[in-house]
Amino acid sequence: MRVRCSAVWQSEPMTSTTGIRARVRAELVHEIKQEARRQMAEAGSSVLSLRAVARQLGMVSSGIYRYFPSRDHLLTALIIDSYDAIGAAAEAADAVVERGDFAGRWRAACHAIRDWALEHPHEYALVYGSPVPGYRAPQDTTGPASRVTLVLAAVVCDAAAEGALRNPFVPERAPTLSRQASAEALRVGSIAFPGVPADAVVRALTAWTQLFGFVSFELFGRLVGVVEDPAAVFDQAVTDIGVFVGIGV
Amino acid sequence: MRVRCSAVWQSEPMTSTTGIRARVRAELVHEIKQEARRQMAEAGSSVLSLRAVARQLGMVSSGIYRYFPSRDHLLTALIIDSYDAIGAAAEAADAVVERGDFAGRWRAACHAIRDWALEHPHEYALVYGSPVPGYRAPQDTTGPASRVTLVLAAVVCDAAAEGALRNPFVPERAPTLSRQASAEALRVGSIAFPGVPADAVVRALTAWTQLFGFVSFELFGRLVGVVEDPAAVFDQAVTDIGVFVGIGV
DNA sequence: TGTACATCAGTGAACGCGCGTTCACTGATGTAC
DNA sequence: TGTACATCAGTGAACGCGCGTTCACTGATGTAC
Repeated sequence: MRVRCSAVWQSEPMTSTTGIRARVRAELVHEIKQEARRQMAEAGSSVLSLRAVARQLGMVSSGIYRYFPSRDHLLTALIIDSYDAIGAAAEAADAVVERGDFAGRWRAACHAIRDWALEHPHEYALVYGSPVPGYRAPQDTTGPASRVTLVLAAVVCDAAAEGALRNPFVPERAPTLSRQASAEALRVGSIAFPGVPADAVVRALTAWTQLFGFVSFELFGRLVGVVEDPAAVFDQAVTDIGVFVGIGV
Repeated sequence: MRVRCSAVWQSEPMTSTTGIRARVRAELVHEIKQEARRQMAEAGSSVLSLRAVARQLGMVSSGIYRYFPSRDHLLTALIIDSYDAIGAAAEAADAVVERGDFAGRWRAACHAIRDWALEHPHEYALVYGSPVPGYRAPQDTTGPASRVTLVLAAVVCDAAAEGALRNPFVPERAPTLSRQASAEALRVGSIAFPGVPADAVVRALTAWTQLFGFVSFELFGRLVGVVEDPAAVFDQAVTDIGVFVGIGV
């Protein structure tokens, strides 16, 4: 389907990218992934079974190996797709908000992430849950993995560039940056947050962990018995944390 | 060992709690759990195998059933132990700080949680990672599960009781509570945060998700390639979020 | 104090299952001349 | 346009593995009289 994921299965067998065969092939790759996703949604993300996928597709288990050289390659493809999907969701949500409305963009991106996660809980767990034992994510995943984060970072950077980023705390209670945190913030900032003050970089990283922390807690059932209306708390948390980062209400 | 966990394996066979046999039995229960933990640390938390544990203990696999009626019961015991351990770590860290030093207590508890998690990554993953497929946590776990959270909540409550909890934001940027968030905060607050204003309840819940979100990100490898010095960022985040909650610097 | 009996820990074999992966193969589909 | 050949998709059987759980059993350890 997508360019990135085709690279995964294309590398092994030498196929031309055009022609009927290639099209049928791409379709089957798609179907295999689709079925794998469907089964993850039923049984949980860590119990992906090639045999079960093949069975459901009316195929013999060894047939899968025409399309994915191993179980790990299929897993990788699913992971990349998930990263791309959640990244695309965040990008799309951010894109429709007026550029200068930083609080609006922040809220839109955060809600898009949570919405996607709620709609695809097992794909979310696949990429943001505990690591699958014995699986080592290859390099191909890092690009797609960063898409969603870049959307959030861009909002902060854009706000800083327009001078709209402000320290949210009353001055007498504003914490000072530790030396180590300052050094780390400068390093991270120079890569991912150009033009953003060090203290805001740390707060942005903090917000980032809060956002996914909340979504993970909600999806993994840690709010059960505590929060009855996660949507309401999430919405408020997004607002509060937006102010915390320095993006105005 | 502990009272709670003994309830798990005691319920099935009718054993007296005293006597040599009972003591040997308790020791073996301990050894089985110890070995299970050791194997989780090697292979990952979701691949707990009764056979492997028995093998390592020089026991035949069916022998385990004298001590745990099923794999799920062993899992439950490990989960309860983990909850108790992380809860105890937070309690101990909080206990040595002067009662009125709310920021200090907050920081101590947060650091204790992260430290414990770094020392026991697979036990942390067992309870705060993605849910184990096919496993349903029984009621016995909810008590131990809440210990660590109660420590954090107590700091906020104590600060509120002494009038030391303040809105951290400059007034013109302080967000207003949505109606739904307010309702939910009142509900949660009446149970877990008596005497804490609704807006602070939401911020406390937000801080809670941030804390575990950071630790999970760090442990699950999501900071790799982004943050090089997690300890520094965590320490600063704890301070910043403490102020965010309303516990002064 | 001694004996009879019940309870216990641990054994060893077996059941039934599913898994990832390999291999030689058979037709069908494309490609080059 | 037709033929020969290479490439492909998918098959079916097999390998070797590990798993949770059951079951009848054998000694050893406690307990009651």
